[in-house]
Amino acid sequence: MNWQELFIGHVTAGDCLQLMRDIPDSSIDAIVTDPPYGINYQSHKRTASPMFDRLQNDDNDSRFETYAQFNRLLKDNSVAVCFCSFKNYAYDYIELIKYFDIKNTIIWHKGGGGIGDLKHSLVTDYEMAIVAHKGNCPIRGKREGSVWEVGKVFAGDMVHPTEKPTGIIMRILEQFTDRDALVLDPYLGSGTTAVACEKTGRRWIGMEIDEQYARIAQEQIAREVAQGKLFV
Amino acid sequence: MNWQELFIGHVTAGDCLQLMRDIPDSSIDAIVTDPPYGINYQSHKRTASPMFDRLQNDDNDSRFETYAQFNRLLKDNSVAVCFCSFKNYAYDYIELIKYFDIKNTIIWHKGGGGIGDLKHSLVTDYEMAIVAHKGNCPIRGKREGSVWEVGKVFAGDMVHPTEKPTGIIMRILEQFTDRDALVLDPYLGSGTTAVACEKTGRRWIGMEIDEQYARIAQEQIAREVAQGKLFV
DNA sequence: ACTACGGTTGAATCCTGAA
DNA sequence: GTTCAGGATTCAACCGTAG
Repeated sequence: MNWQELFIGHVTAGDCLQLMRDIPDSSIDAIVTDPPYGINYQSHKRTASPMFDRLQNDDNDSRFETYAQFNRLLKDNSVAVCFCSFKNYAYDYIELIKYFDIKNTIIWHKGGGGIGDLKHSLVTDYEMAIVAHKGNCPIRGKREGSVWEVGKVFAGDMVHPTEKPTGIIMRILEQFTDRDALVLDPYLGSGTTAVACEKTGRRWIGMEIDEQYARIAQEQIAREVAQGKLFV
Repeated sequence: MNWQELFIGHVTAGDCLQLMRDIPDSSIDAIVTDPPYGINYQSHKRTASPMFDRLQNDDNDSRFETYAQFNRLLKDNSVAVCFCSFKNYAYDYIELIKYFDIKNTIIWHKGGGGIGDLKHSLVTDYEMAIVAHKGNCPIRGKREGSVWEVGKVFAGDMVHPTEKPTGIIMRILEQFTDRDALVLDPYLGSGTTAVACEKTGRRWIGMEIDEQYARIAQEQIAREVAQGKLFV
């Protein structure tokens, strides 16, 4: 079985750093991912029984090792888009700039209230996404601004503690990839990147270290595919 | 003449790194500044006769040396707010985090078009402002988000190539300082910080290495003070 | 009060040629 | 080889005016 049959269109449970070894050089059209931020995040901290456990590999900076692989996997003139917070941005930027040309940082203005230090800090109601170019990846849509207003996923609908809305991933895919492009997300989580690929006609490879989330991702994708087929 | 008589309410022309030596420890309530980004920026490059010359000290990273002094000058429980671009942010953050607790990064969404790499990059229509705390500086206004929509200064009204709107500086002052606070801007430029202080009842110290801009700043402040008095 | 239209501009980047 | 300076590029958002 070759790597394409093995990976494309499947959620593979496992450590992405190991799995990526089985993908040859210059074979991926884009990487879109939301790695663990290395902050050992515990969602719903105030709640007696938090809805989600802590994330695997969120207590270290192992994402930097994978960034070093991104350059090898990507084709020329393509991008890696990596989400991060304003507290991580500096470290992710300095790691990515070793291998890539960073042409933009998208500000995802998600709005809504916010927790944190109520007396001494403003609400951090945005996240950032570094657009790291290998070569010169052209934008496909019209040239737009870098501050994107997209509402966050309603907490009651969340199946993953750091879930991104499908819409913002679709917008990234439509700006930086063509139809049928092969998109990798090594930190798939609940499968948003794969769902966004299905919705926009891209092929995808998903990796997720947590078997429980890998299963949830598969369910989410299956649901999307089923829904999609209803309308064919 | 003591340092207060020397500096407060005056624009001092000179190198801030030298001038700051004459200000004692823990005597400043806030620093709000927009340092040269180290990019040797030339505004209106397409124009036959650009309106502004290049900025002094914009061809190096001397701002980092001044950041090291900020901690000494600030009182406990106060902030330094430093503007930067998404390309500088990582380096400014890593410098400031040595001395400060960074609790927020404000996104100034300024809107407008944008030049640059039209085919491969989105429009960068925002700048960032790092809010670096010495201790715990309380917010004074209501707790708001971090993405601030403020229009930029109309090009025809600009007296400095990287001029910030007075409104955004006022908003920073009102969030992080009390009335009568003493505010330092070591890179005063055309005097926006001082004007914002006058408008909001803060005392100020302004330093500017370029004598021409120091003079322009004085004019801008004088105009504001005169206008203010008309309405008393 | 609104919309429509024309003119202006941008903390840029690419490319080329000179030094 | 490398660095630096100057010219060309290009479009969405904004302002000001007119209707």
